[in-house]
Amino acid sequence: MADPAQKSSDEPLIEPACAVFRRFLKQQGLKFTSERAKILNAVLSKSSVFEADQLLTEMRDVGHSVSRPTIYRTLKHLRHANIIRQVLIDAKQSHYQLSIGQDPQSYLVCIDTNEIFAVAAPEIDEFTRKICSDHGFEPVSHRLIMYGVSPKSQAAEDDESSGNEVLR
Amino acid sequence: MADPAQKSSDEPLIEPACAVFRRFLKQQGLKFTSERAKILNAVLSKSSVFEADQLLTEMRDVGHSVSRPTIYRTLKHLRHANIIRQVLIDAKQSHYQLSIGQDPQSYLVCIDTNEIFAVAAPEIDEFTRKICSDHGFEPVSHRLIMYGVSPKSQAAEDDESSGNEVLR
DNA sequence: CTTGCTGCAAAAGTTTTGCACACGT
DNA sequence: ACGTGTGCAAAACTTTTGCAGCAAG
Repeated sequence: MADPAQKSSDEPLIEPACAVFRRFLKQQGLKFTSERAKILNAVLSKSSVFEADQLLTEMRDVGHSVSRPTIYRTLKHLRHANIIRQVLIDAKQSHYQLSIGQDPQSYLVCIDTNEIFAVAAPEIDEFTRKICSDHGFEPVSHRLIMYGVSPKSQAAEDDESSGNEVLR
Repeated sequence: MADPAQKSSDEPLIEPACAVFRRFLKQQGLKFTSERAKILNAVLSKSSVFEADQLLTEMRDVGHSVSRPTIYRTLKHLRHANIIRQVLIDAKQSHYQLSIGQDPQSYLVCIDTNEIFAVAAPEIDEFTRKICSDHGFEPVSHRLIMYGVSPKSQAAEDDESSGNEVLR
């Protein structure tokens, strides 16, 4: 967490991310439009994992009108700019996570409620490096997803088993 | 050719898996049909990760005609019977992996070729248990996906960057 | 002014479902 | 015989794409 000037751990570096994105776009010959700015801001406001459609709904609720295609196109650019990453927790649709501030890359998923919690698991890093080198791989990134029963669901365990599809 | 009491480590326990599936189906009031048997056998022949459509194609090539809906319906039952599990490596479609013989639950994905290698990483187990308990979760299962560059791709690194979409 | 961007509508892709008929128990 | 399974066709769903007008550099 070596930041150039100041380290606010609550506000997730809004200015830098915007600068990173603008630099990336310019370098690719792409344009920084108001839609892209609004989507980036919406993304920066997410503290945990989010879905494309969720983003669209929330932006429209706030009065920002963006089309679904533009959301997807911008998410793709944000991925290539290494500002967000895809998470793949659910087979139904993609999830995304901000990756520019901190990058947990580890997730706890409750198999009852489908809630997703990003958690820190720094020890995993060295293990993945070791495994990669054992197999001759050059490590790039990794993702650890753990499925289990959240404390809340353990408490409500005697209720009807909450008709949710169990994902494993 | 399979005698009741013999353990070959190459053949991945065909009889047991079939028995497990039949027991599961009976217990659920479901039926063991020839299609389900054929799909189970096709699944048991897969040594690594596979896709639903791949399974369909391979079965048809061998002369077994099954419909796509039946494949999906049967895969769902196999999941609930804990014979296979979903892997979620690619946003495009689901991947599945046999989980009844051995369960690696760790994967090396080459970001150039998209090849997927299942690898053993037993040390991860105790870490995930620790992380779960740190957060009050009751651990159920987990999955570790590592992205990197395979030895083969590192060798061919100077070629054109193989127009593949990089998944992260 | 040139080039890329947006929104609409529609396409593409995987996965699911309704229904009539067939099969396992 | 009963109830469940199968295949077909079509729906549902997320994500992508073609195109005409619009906006950023």
